[in-house]
Amino acid sequence: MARERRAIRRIESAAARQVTFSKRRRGLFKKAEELAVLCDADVALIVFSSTGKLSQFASSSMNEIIDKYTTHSKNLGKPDQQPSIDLNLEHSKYSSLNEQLAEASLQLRQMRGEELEGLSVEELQRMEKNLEAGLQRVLCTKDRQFMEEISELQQKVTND
Amino acid sequence: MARERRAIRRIESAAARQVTFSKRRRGLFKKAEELAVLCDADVALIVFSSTGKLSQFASSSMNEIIDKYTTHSKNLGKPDQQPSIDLNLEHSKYSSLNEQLAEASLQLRQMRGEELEGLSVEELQRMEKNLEAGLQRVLCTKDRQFMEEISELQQKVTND
DNA sequence: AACTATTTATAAGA
DNA sequence: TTCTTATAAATAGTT
Repeated sequence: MARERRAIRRIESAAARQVTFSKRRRGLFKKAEELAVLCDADVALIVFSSTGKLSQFASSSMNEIIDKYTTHSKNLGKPDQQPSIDLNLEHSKYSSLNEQLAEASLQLRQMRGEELEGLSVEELQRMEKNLEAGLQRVLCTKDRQFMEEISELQQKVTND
Repeated sequence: MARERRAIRRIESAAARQVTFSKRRRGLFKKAEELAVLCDADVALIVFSSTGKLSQFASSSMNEIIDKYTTHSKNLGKPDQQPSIDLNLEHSKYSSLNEQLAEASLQLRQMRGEELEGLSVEELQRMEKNLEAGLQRVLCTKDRQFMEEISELQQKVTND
């Protein structure tokens, strides 16, 4: 779009990447808002920079849109991805790892009691057993550790 | 941006609105993907058309980004949130993904009561609380689910 | 941050 | 929805 065409792949220079990020993020947010206003659409945009900084836009309330999204996806199983975009997304290289990570984090959230809606009674029972077993082991370890720390302290006192 | 400049306000004609929506949505998704790739950013975009149709784009996984977003926002309000695995895909390098996966699976194993040796009493106590909270939620969900299944069965019996 | 030559997006029309 | 094309807007490289 400018002096020269730029290939769409990761910009190696951190400085250049940061500059482009600023410029394009601005443009993207502007376009998101315009789409929402012009077409009466509900739009949510979340961007984490490579340094972890969050920027967001929501035409209504972010939480509302996320809620609506989650219910929607649940109903349709896997929501349809934007096909034209998925084609040349190079993250397919990482998709397997991404899936594993997503699976792991889902399991973690479920162990914390979140996102349990879809599970059957049997699965929930299994989780219950796992959690109880884990809890027992954590308790044992904690007690042992606690005793150790106590005895270390006592030794110190004795040595003084 | 074309034959004529168009004011950014809601397009009254439903037909024209739909046409503009198609065109601009396409452009927006393209830009979102480009930002993600060029700048190594983690981008999530959710769009509901005025007729309620969902389109989405996520540079990694939508659930992960939403998760990250919620934690991020929660951190501003609630200080003591579960140290939920940092699913930072911003440095989306293979090795970084591997590390995150390793971290996630370590947390999972620890919640199951394995590999607790290195943890302090404080960390163990935190885990204990998390496990108990998770267990409570699983129990509640299980009971609810169980009641539902029972009542479904009863209905079937009644209908026979 | 500002400038500007180019590329890209898109409004209107078909 | 897709294509065409004139024009507006975004932006890459430079200062």
